[in-house]
Amino acid sequence: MSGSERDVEAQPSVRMRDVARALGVSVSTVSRALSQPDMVSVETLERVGEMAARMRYRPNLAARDLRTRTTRTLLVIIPSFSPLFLEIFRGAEREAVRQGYSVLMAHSGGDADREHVFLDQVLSQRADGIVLVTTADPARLAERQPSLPIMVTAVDTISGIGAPNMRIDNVAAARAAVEHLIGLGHRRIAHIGGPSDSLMARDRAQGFADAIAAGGLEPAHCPILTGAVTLATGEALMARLLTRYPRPTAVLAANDELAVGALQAVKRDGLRIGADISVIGFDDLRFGMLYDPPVTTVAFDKVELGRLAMAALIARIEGRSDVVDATLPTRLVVRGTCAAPAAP
Amino acid sequence: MSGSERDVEAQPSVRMRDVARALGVSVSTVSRALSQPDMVSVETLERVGEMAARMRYRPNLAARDLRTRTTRTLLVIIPSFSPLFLEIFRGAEREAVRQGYSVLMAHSGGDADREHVFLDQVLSQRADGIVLVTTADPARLAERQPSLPIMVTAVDTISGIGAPNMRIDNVAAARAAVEHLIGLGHRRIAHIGGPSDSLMARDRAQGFADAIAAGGLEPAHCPILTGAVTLATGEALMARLLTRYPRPTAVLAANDELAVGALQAVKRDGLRIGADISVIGFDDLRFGMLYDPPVTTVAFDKVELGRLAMAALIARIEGRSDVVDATLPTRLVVRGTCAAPAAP
DNA sequence: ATGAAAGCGCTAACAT
DNA sequence: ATGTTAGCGCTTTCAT
Repeated sequence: MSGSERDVEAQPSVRMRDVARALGVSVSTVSRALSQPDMVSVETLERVGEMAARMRYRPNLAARDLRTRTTRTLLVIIPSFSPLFLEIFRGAEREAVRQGYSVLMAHSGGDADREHVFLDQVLSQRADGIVLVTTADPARLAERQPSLPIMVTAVDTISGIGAPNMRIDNVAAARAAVEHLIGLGHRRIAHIGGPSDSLMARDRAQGFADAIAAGGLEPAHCPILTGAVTLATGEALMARLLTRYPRPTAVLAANDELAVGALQAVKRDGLRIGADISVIGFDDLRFGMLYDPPVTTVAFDKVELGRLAMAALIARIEGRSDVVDATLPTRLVVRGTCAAPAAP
Repeated sequence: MSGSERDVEAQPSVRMRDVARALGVSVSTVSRALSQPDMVSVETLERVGEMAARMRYRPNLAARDLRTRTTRTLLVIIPSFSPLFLEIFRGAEREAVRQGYSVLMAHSGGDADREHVFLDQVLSQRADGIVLVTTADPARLAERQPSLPIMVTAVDTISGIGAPNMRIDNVAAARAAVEHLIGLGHRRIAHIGGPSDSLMARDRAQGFADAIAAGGLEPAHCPILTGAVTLATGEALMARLLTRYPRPTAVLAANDELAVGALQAVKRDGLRIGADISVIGFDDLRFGMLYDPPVTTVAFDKVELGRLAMAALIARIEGRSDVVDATLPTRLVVRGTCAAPAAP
């Protein structure tokens, strides 16, 4: 009880052997009764079940996993607790449970090292596969090439590793959002983007730039600012935009969190949302919907994205038909933060 | 490749034995080099390290776990993805990583069965211990008594199982919040509470009732309504309160989500927040702070709560001094949703 | 400092 | 339908 070493109050831990002895049968009989019920007589089945319950027997999964080389446990790695990723997780989890797998979530915090620690958990047979929602470092992942776990990626794709990917078309979605603003009459539209090491952020910025070019807007009036995906960043970057002359009349934010931050800056400056500055966000997060006014945003079925990713993972694990990539549709949800620009 | 059975493209999977052979040493030497570096010669240490890396050797953790009866992995079970629980998880995770453990999150969805599935993961040696953040069914948990995993509870306590508990004093915190309202001059104060099968919700309701009694307010004018902890519930219950005569002038909500829902109902009815209806929430969630006006709320250090729980868990696992319960302080954060009631 | 051998608790041939 | 046996890949005595 003194040292700092492992010294748990040794639970005697009932083993299969103990149950077998108590019943006067062999371990294999118990094993079969427990996992292949139709291979034993009804009577033994019943006796074993009863005794196992009475003795509070719990299988040692480490032993079973070692023997069967399978865990029926899957990992979902998310980079942060953003509602976007949590919704995706929810979909993935539901599908896995439906198919009889356990799911555990790991949180990389965007740290490549920690991400790899979790990948190793699969290679080390603690789990059967991984749904990787966005990666901290695609290049490093591709380098690991020969020793990658069974994996499906969601949101960001990783080229060259042959992992199925479930995504939305961020470029097209961003373009459509900007086109909506142009349609309203905006000519000076800025982009508040996520960090440039994020593929998703880069794609959204790309779509923004495409639409600006296609619409023939003056690029000098349509700046792209980037930063971390936080409220504070959205607010700071918008504050910077508001000092420009001529001021942009609309902003596409790379997600709803940045959008809300931006809107806070607009409010703080005493400008009118819509009339003075229009804002569009991304991902349709609930707190954007609750904002006053509710944020216009690019929406898609996040739960379904997770579900598809998990279904693809399980299909791979079970050796079923290789599922190919999927791209889910997006749609612009028009709410209260956009209007035609006031006459210049 | 056809059937639906397990049939993964058999990764040859390098074993320790393979590394040993390649080096012409015994498995024990490799094992020692990898986990007890000071028991082998510097030269062997180096050669083994190199070869293991070159062969991309990954230890089979199922085998190691089986042998050592430990996993260095801990589970945190949360009932939902509410920011409250996610913050607690964040604190727990940080502490575990700091102490060299892996953490995985499991999500019970408030379902007692799923909760027990995860508890069994520990009994089945897939993890070393559990931080249980709130439980779906304390009674059932207590019944499992002799076969419970090493566990620490956060938020809700479970009596009679001897698990350390990290919490806040919900009764006192709720009472203090109501006293604040009474201090502002309110005499008709309602409570929008969480489900009565939640201990946390019951405690908050209790604190509410205590304060009403202590303040000598007319109980008939201070109703307690309860429901699920969702925005929609908050809105619906507030709508109901607004039809009462005489109308309450203030509401204590059991958390910020209910509070925001309630505020939405107030807005929709064209009443003034503060002047007509004051609202206090609980938990200091970010989206309450962002609301317009920002929600007055009961705050506490959620991350620290998680950290403490995890520290206590690890201490138990490592057989160190039994950590006792802890109660963290709360404080009322006064923001924009409270004012003195308009003259009646 | 290293090797040989035993065994963690389970499942899966192989017998009977 | 049940029992016997042989490992899964690792760590850890016990020898040397």
